[in-house]
Amino acid sequence: MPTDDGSTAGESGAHRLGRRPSTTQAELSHVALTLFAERGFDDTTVDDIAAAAGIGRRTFFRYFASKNDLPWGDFEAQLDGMRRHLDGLPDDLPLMDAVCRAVIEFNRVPAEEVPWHRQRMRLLLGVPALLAHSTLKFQAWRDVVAEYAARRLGVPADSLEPQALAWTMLGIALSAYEQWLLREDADLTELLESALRMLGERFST
Amino acid sequence: MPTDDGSTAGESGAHRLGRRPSTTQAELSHVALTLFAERGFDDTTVDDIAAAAGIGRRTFFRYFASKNDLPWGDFEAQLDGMRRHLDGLPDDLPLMDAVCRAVIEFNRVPAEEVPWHRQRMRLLLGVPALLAHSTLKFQAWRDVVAEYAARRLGVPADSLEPQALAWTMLGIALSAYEQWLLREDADLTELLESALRMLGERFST
DNA sequence: GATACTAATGACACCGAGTGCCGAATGGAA
DNA sequence: TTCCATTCGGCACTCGGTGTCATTAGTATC
Repeated sequence: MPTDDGSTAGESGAHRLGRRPSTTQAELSHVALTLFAERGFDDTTVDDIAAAAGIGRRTFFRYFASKNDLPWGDFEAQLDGMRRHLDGLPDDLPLMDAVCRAVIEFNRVPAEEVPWHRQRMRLLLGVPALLAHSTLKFQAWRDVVAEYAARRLGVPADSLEPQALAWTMLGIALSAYEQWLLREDADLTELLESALRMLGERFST
Repeated sequence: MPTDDGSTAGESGAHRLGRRPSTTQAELSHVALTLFAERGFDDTTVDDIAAAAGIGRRTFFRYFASKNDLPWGDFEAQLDGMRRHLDGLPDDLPLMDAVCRAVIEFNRVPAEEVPWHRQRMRLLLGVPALLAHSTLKFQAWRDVVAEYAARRLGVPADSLEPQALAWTMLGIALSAYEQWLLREDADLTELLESALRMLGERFST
């Protein structure tokens, strides 16, 4: 799950009224990630981050709803991308194939961003507080998958089949991520593909 | 996931030395669940709970590591039960069958406890803070499944196959729980069975 | 019964996350 | 320059959680 980061900056001149923001989500996220790498997540306070970014503590909470949201960047934008990707797939592609393909695409990261992504995911899956918080993000991700599956199956999005499918895909993706983090030279896409293949084989008996 | 509750009380005379505890986990859990039902989780403070239970706030945190742990009761004991159940299964039972059976058994609740269990699960899956915290409990649950699968497959417990399997089983179980909570007359065991069946069918193509 | 030992209690002080409130700062537009 | 919109940031507060320590309530021993 590439969590955005770069380039939601305050460019694109749309500024008509009022004082202009003194920083950006991406900037804050970057400052924080650096501090986390140095001192660890738990030993970095929001005050530290705000100070390092040169803003007030109160202002920090206007850019991020919580300290836990810092590593996620603009996850909503990512989800929108995945939604669009799914909707663009042909309807004659089997459901499972479509979903698998979307999962793989969603988790494709440009080579130059791999180290950053690694660090972010190591944080997200390694720090208990962040792992817990991730659940809420994953829920939104699951909803995207479930809604697509529901449409394809012609059933409500909250019914068993799409929900179970979404959960399963999440599980597969996270297993692959865990493997990825274990070895520095591992390739995420390959791991995802092999995990998806495995699931099919194991269940087909 | 029946989360224990009843009967770890201070009975079973094993009391040799020192002042005796003034309450029990189960008692506190019960008091808290009642308050949650009345005012909601977020509007019930730890002070409220401690006061209602007639203990000090500091003492509360000696019975539960956090407010979030309240609905879980003694989950570790449950996990031990599941571990034992798995280890008791014959090795010639196919892996998937064994795991499925364990999941179903683990989530079997006596009829008289169903209403309590419903309330607890509604809380756990419905309150964001609790859902997030649940991740950490689920992780322990997944480890139990993964360790069994790893033993059966003769691979390390942190390798892809057992981990993906464990994630998948968790997903299936939680999907079933969500369905269960949607309809008052639903039967949890039936839902689990049908969800597991569905997964097999969908992936076998 | 007095004493020693053990374990649980609860008061106090403290930290960090998160929020409501409000005046001050900063920009564009009239 | 004035008006208005928007962001900023200080302050005070709530709540969850922790470390410390004296106190209390038990049991065992003499």
